[in-house]
Amino acid sequence: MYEPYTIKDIAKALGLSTSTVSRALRGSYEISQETKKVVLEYAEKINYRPNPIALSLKERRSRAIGIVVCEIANNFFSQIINGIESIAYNRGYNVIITQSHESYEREVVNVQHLASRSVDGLLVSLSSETIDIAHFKHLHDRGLPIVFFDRIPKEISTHKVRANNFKGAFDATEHLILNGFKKIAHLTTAAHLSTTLERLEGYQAALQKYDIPFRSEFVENCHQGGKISDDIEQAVYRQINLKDPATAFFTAGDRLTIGCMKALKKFNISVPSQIAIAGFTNSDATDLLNPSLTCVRQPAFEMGQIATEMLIQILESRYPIEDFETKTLDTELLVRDSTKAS
Amino acid sequence: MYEPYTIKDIAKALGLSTSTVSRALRGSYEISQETKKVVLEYAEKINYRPNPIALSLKERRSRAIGIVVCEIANNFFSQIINGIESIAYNRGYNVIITQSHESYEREVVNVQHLASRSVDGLLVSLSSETIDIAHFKHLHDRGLPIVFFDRIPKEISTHKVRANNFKGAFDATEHLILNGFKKIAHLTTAAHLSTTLERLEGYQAALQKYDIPFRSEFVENCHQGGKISDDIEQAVYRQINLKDPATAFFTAGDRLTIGCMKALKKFNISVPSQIAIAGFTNSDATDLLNPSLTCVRQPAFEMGQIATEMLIQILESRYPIEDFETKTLDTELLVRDSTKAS
DNA sequence: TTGAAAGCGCTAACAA
DNA sequence: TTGTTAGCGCTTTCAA
Repeated sequence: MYEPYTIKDIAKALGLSTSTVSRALRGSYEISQETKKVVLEYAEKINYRPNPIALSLKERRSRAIGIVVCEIANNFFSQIINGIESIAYNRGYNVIITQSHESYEREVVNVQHLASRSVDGLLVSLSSETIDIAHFKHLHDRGLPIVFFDRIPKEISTHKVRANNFKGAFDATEHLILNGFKKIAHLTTAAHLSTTLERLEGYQAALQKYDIPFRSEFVENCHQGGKISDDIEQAVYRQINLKDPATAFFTAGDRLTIGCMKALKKFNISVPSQIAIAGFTNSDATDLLNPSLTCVRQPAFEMGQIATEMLIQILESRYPIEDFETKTLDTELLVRDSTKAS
Repeated sequence: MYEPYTIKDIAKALGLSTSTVSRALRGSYEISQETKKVVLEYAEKINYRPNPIALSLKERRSRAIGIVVCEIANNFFSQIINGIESIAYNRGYNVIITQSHESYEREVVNVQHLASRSVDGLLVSLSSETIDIAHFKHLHDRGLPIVFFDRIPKEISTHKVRANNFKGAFDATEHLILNGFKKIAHLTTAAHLSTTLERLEGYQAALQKYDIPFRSEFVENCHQGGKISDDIEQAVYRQINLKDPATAFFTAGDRLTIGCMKALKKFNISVPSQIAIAGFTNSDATDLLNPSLTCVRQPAFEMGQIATEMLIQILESRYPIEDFETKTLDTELLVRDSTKAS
């Protein structure tokens, strides 16, 4: 059984009281230099570490931040987590990562678990199944700081960070249009997500700018965000079998974009000569794909950093924060071969 | 300030003692059905959750498992983490993920932090910089359960899981040889890692089987595991400028494989006509690459699951475990175009 | 069947 | 300058 050293062990070994040891370790003034030195040296010798659990109980905070994302095996989210970690680490916070796997129920369980003071605050991107956000609302109303990123809810007033989904979608769509693709299908995620909505609007705005009528049969919602590759395949299948099918796809998510390319390959549709593709993805190998992929890249790392800074600002603020802000970060359009005019 | 409900709140509200409430919540026998019912109903109503921190302090365990990996923005490791999570979640354990970013120093800090009883056990894959494993040894000797996976140390006797790196490397190399590539360079990670060693041996064994002399100038060690793309580029550059250069590369890691393809593309070397590639990677888009990539795939998800089961077995065993086991999981060779005979 | 009290590791107010 | 004690939330003896 693993038994770490406690302050008591030090006290006993040196014939001091626990409070004296505690003071020495915390560098208090009201203690003799000598005692301090002895304690510190002994603590160093046995490699003493304070028990963070006891500390948390005492301080009523854990210096831990909970993360709720749909999944980490996804470039976008793992880059975000790296951003979160880079800040949290420097500010002395631990990070607990949980995945909802796009399940509402799992999200609720994770959040409940993270709350109950095992974390000081939450960084959240909603699952694609989540419509009711009461589980966040309750905690937030009772004072648990939450910062939302990427898939953000309207109903809770707090700090939020997102990419400029509207502009990202607009740019990609416009790029397709300018390359001669007028019939553009839009593969996207669950309709109620903020990202889905904003990207749809960007897509529609670009169509409108070039007087291209919006066709609702061109919009495919893969509810699991493309986690289930069957969903994507079926969506692609429906699209290529329309009477007047699209000549280009604009895909609105990491998994969707790659999944869509896989499906097209499976159906023996050549890209871009038969169907062009541009899509949101943070994959680091888009230039190695066949064809290389035109994509909208989100500043994921930075998004994680900003969300974390915002959360820590709330956590360490002495006064309740009233003025909340929603930051919007620019995306980048990387033009490659998958959207080449034929 | 976020203040969760405590057992005290319930006791006060119902005019009971905290111990009675505690007993009711824990379903103890020595309590009247009526009191139990009242307490449970009230707890339900206010959505009471026990404070896990206090519980940990009391029970001297946290039901949390610490993970130490080099990075999560890597398909192999994020799949492993998914496997870990899938088991941990069902067994009621939380998971705390930390990244060493291939830095020894960072690994030490993370491990120190995770220890001190904030976790019950550790799941570890070593950083590429780690040679001295005293930080694990100390904790392990004092009784902290640790299970190593992937990059495992020899010096600590505990459960371990790894892929069959020898056979994976052997298969890939043999496949190259059988396709007519006799001059095979080997791009790999830091020389002291177990994975590096085992893969090197597999590579050498395949060469030997076909009477191909081993040439040491064909082995390139990228010490950061290819985290720094310059390292890979330089390695590739050295290789293609050898007097008698290789006609194929066998790459021994997720980042190395993709990085190597990028470097070859940058240097305008066509794959596989000028240089063939086969490598270890768990990327999910290898069939979409240009050319599609012949790769050795590790059962990452399963590796995470097994490591977690092993750890929980230690955690929940009533007796100290003496018989430790090292499980070796088979890899899979996926043959694609990047190794096509010309 | 219930309550009071001790204790998990640590800090801080109070005493000496 | 140091020691004693109470308390953070919870469980668990021991008493009642």
